[in-house]
Amino acid sequence: MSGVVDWNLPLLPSTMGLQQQQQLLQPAPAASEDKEKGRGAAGRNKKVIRPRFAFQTRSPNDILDDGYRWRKYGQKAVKNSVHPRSYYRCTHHTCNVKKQVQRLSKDTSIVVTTYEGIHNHPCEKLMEALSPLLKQIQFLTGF
DNA sequence: CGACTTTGACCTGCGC
DNA sequence: GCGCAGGTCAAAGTCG
Repeated sequence: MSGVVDWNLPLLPSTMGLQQQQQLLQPAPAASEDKEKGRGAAGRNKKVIRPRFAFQTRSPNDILDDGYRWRKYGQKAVKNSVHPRSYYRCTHHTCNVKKQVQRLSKDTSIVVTTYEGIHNHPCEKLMEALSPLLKQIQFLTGF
């Protein structure tokens, strides 16, 4: 693998510079019913309304490093696609954001990333990148 | 040693 | 009521 990421890393999903290669989708009709499938229906029958938004990203690698840390918790082969779908979860304890990554069967260079939920914590990488700047700003403004 | 990935099993919802 | 498809969990293994 040539580890060349051909997309200029947008650090935040909300601030993602959606270029021509990326399209914002709305697969779910934003209805109130958020079906907690799997064991969720048995154990946590909470109707948590989570906003969902999907990105279509053209990238050679499945894992999109959006600045957050994701932990893979499952992978399943779906019927519509010959490629398996991967399930990720935010590693933050207080953040139960999920995302699923699936590669299009038509264009294997297109990766559909579906986010579910909103991060309630700052992005680690972003903070890491901004900390020197913040220090500088504090120094300047503290004058 | 800790964090993460992998993989199979298990559970639920839905259609027939 | 049964079977299929999708989603999640948990143990084991791997890597830094």
